[in-house]
Amino acid sequence: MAREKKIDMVILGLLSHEDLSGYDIKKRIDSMISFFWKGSFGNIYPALKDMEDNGLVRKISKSDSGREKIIYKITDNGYNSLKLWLKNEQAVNEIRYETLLKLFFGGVTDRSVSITNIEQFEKKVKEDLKLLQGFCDNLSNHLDNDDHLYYYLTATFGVETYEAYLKWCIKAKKMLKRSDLK
Amino acid sequence: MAREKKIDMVILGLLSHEDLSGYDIKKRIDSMISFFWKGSFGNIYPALKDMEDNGLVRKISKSDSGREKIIYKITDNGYNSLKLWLKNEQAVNEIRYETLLKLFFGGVTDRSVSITNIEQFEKKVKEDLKLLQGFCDNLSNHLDNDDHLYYYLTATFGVETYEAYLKWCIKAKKMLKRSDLK
DNA sequence: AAACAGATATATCAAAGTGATATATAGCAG
DNA sequence: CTGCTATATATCACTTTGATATATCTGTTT
Repeated sequence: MAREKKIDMVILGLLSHEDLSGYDIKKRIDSMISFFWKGSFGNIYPALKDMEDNGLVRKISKSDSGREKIIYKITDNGYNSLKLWLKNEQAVNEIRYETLLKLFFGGVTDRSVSITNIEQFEKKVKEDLKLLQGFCDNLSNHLDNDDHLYYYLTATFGVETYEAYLKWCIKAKKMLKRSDLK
Repeated sequence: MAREKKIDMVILGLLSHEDLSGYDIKKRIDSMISFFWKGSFGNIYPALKDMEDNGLVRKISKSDSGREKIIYKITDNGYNSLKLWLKNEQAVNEIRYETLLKLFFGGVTDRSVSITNIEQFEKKVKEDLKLLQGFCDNLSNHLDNDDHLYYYLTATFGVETYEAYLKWCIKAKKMLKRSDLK
């Protein structure tokens, strides 16, 4: 995870659409991109400070109410930095599936344990698929808007891979239940 | 990433099959499970030390040659710890796809940039799919062996999701090239 | 109007994982 | 005998995670 601080690009990307506070950024990440990227207060707030020091974002004091709230705006430098990252063709894509890890070592215990783990995975995937399906349905009527198009493309990625997961779950459970492989 | 040290379970899982050194463990991870889980010397070696202190593994001095090499063996405690983790139904499954992140923010530049990024992704997926397909072909003749069965199941997961990725790539590129959505 | 719950908001920290680098030896090819 | 690659362990700075601390604002109940 070391070397390139990706959270910076997430923040700049979100700020390229609208001015936001750290808390707002966390909410956007959770609701829109969490199925393929995560963020936490622990890296968002420090990143905002660093980027302010480096001139990629700037504070716009918005203390309308007495309530503490720091809104950030992207600068031209920040915008250039974002575009540079987008044009760089290298990209790190990785999955980290504990369910597969458990399955890989499934020989250590009974097959029933692996089957239960797959069923648990299947349940979660079905729930998430329903959510993503909902996003797609809503977005598909507004694809003339470019932002909606890009959102839609990432959501369909989720839908298609989750559907593939469910097909695999059925096959995998079937194989584990076959007595001739016991 | 804090809280539950998953690398411990990876190591115990591998040691449940055979005695290994830290270096061996790294090689096994890279060649067999790297498409859904990673490991590095930076966490393998410290984990082995910690687990030795906690009695989950033990050193078996194997200085056959003058060459320094520390081979570890799993203990009964380690075995129990592994089985406990397998039976725990909670599992963290997450993807982290920089390509999707770039696509999500694609509106910031030209569509050609997003298309290039998808093509780059597609190329990598095709290469990896070929490797996984090879594993599956080799393993499918030995499914009577339980260890091969579990290996096969994880490999087919990879094959099926990668195939879904490729289908999505074609669709996504097509949508980005449609002039009426421009 | 007091009490409470829950959402908003920033900040910080220990722990886990990454990727690079340092160091040294073994084996093999030219 | 020189250089290259693989083996082998170790360490470090940096990024991310997940939890916790602290405080305020808002709406609801009593």
